[in-house]
Amino acid sequence: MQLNSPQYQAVTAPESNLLVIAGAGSGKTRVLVERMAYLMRDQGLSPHALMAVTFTNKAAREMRERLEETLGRSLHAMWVGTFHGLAHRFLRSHWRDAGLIEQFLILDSDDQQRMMKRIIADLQLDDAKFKPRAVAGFVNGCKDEGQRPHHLQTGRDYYNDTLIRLYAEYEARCNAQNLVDFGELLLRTFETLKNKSELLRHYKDRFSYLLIDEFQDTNTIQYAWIRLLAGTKTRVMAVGDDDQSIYAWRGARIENIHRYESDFAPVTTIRLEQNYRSTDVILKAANAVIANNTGRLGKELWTEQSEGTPIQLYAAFNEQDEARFVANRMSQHVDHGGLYGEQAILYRSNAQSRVLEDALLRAGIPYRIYGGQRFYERLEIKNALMYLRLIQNRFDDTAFERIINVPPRGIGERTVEQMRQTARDEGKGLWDSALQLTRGDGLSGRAKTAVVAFVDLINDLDRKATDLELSDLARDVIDATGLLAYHGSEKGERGQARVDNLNELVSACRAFEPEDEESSVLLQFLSQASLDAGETQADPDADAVQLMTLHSAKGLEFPQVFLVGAEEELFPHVMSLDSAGGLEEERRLAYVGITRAMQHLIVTYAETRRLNGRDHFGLLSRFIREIPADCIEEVRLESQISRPFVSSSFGARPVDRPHRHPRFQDYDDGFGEQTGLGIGSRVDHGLFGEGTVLAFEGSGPQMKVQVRFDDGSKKWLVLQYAKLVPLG
DNA sequence: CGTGGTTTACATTAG
DNA sequence: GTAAACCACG
Repeated sequence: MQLNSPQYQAVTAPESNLLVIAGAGSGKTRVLVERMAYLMRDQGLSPHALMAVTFTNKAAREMRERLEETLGRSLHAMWVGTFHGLAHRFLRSHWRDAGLIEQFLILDSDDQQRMMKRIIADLQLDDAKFKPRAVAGFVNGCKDEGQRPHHLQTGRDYYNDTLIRLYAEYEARCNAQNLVDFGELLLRTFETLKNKSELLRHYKDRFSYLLIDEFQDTNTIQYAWIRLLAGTKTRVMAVGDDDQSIYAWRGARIENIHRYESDFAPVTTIRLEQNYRSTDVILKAANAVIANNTGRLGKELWTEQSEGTPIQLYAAFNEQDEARFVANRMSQHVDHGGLYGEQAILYRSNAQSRVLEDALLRAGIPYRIYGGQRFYERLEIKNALMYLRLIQNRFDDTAFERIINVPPRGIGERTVEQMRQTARDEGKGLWDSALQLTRGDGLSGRAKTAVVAFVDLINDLDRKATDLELSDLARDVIDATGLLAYHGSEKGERGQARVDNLNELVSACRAFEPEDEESSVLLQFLSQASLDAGETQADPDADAVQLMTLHSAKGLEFPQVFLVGAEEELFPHVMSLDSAGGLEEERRLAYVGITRAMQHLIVTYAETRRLNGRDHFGLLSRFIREIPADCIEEVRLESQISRPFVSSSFGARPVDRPHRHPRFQDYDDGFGEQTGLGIGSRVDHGLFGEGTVLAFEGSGPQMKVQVRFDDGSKKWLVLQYAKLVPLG
């Protein structure tokens, strides 16, 4: 396919910094790849002189593959990756300049919170006032902004001062334990480049071109990084779309796009607004939704494609019904000659995947889940990894604490506390403290034996580690530590699942290909496990439907997309409702979701959904209500006419509804008015007492209503006879 | 003192 | 629904 005019302009632009405002589906990745190919092929730049940054591993992989395909050569040594991946690569090569120890490991957010919790306890602070999660968030926020504890202003109030104190203590412990968290990867890289002028010069000389994808998602420190590296000689191509900025919650600064135009002046700005992905209906819907946001750079996607089929909207009873509906439709697509792989289910939060998975399994549909409970974050895998970490780095107290008594080996809280005390008194790590305690007589006989056994276990494994294949070491670890037996004995299917996962870990070790010969394979594997979610577990070539969050769907496209859980409080998520900014970010997420679809978009929502163990009565998401009525078609299943009471979902909030859907309006004025009842209404029944309306069925005089009474019983009642009295 | 069973608090999005 | 916190027991 030929490049269109702005695409061609972007690919072949002469020496100047570029800003490409690229709408969804406008061929952005293609432009990036073609631009790189152009620079190498026509301008004679070496792959060595380019650096390309993306935000997800998936996107980085795809970019590298497409580039290799275009150029017909391997680009192994080229710097293509995520900010975090490249920072990690930098720190591995320059650990000395960065003030690190060669063996440093990466601390993920789970470990980070664990450590913070420990610190809060050690400093005898109230963990209700200083929630580990929130404090970790504070630290991450500071690092995103490039702030160390000493940059922060103290003396304002106790809370703030304590946060800073916690940050400082956290930093001290990370250093002592040779651990680097995600934010630290970026900040440390930035500081090292800034402070070591010869290093900076080296990289500035090396790179003559920087390409940054998803520029709207860069945070302060990433932006500073680019500025530093670019200097005056290096050219930069920034590609982004302000309407797809969905990472403000982790420090992304949408303003970076605006700042770029002045900081990197002169900048040539190119807009890609022609969409090659979606049908006209889908684009119309997306444009209408995003138009409700304020302060946009302004951009309207258009296409030459035909209108296409309307967006379908299905109102499900509950999440099971929703999942079944989706599974059915997916099967139908395949029955009609389509592929599983052409379809994706997108949801707001990972927790939604469970029910969907269930339905797909039942329907015999092959699927693949991205993200979510990441492979390397599963409890049993984490345990195994922690053993490997301790073998690699004896200073890793976080790993030590996690596995010291997993599986139970007779080292209880009391003994561990003794180790912590010794560690504090002597200013050393838990491992050294344990060693010291086994030599003295501070421990009881039983505890001492157990600690000695643990120390020997780790040392033995370490000794063997040097001449074992990684996978054999992993096998050894899960066997010798008793982890496999321990998790295997967990009751129910869970035990088997955990054993399977542990075996899967051994396979992952076997399949692992180290990048370089320099550092140990174990070290490389552990780093990769922290940076990569382990999404490669399933066979990527298999024809399977894909499940993922809206966030991880960015940059992807599918002929048929199911956008599920389109309910208020789920999407937009409750947590984002209290701020205008939060809501607009959710809307951009909706925009991202809608624009993933090429041919067919199917939106579903559930009238009842179990959320956090409670029944939740959802209203249709405002984002779907913002779609023009003529783009949407409601789906009704022939077999059941289940929802005469759309009023409960559509009509309850007439406010902020820019586009009122005529059909929805009908329902408002229909049955809802007559009975005054809707899903979730409280009612009183003469015999059964008070209850909550769960569902309706049928219409007219035959209409039945399902009520769950407060004694827990559920009953279907014919409305006409039941004499329900609405309450409240 | 350590272990196992039981209760209770807690829940986005991601590298 | 899960994992940490809690509590009674050996």
